[in-house]
Amino acid sequence: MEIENAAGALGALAHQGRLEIFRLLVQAGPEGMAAGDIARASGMLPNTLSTNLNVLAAAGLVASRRAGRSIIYTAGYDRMRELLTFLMEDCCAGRAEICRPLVGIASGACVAEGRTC
Amino acid sequence: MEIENAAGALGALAHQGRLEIFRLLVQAGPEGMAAGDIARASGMLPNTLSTNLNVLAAAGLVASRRAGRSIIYTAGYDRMRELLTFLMEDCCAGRAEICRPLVGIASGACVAEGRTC
DNA sequence: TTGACAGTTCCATTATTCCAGAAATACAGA
DNA sequence: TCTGTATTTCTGGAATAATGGAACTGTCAA
Repeated sequence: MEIENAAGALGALAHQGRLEIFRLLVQAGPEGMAAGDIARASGMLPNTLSTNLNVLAAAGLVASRRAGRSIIYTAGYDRMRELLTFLMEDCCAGRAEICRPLVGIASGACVAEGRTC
Repeated sequence: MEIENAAGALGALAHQGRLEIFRLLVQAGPEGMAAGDIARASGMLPNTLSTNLNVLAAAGLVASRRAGRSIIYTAGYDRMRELLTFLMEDCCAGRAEICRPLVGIASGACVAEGRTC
């Protein structure tokens, strides 16, 4: 990932509303969430929500598909992984002591969910 | 970490120049880097650099100390770890399949550097 | 084909951020 | 104390982003 893309993706997430949307979608999993449900869950106006979803989509952080009258949004897991990889690469480039605890975080988070990564 | 703080930290990093500064500092390690050296390395004007360092400092992503005429900046490793934890917590909350590869990334990055995390 | 529903796009207003010039502050050495 | 170096603060203009109202498109069901 190039630095421009990383800055763009970070910018898309650097907004309380969009970060909330993204979290909802990540938690919703691959089956995703209809725009209307996101609007209800987040309390956003439909047009504001749509604009914010477009920003996230432009950064590759969400994808959409139509299902009847609804449009279903899903989190862009690959892009998220790329972004975290980019940040972690930085993180490890100089010293190991900041990287090591991150492995623990990742493992711990999954263990806490009753899963073994 | 609260969502406001996370959005703030992401916003601080969501700028090509600031992301570059942050990478430089992470790579510089705990001994840090003088503002003048950062300016030379990044090609920024001193006043622009100072403004950007202030933004990063306000987000807790860098810290500073004076050394003679110079001011030495260091990366805020703890804050970075908090931010990544916040993103990863989201990441694992719903499904494990996005979290699992991240562990590999973190381990792989360190292994690539000749370290074992 | 008409009506209702789900989302999006367009637009104008307001707020925020970015940038660089100029001046100010802090320190070290003579 | 005076001078030069290092860095920050102040400032205003330009660019960019956020917001919400209104109109538009696409889909379903009768």
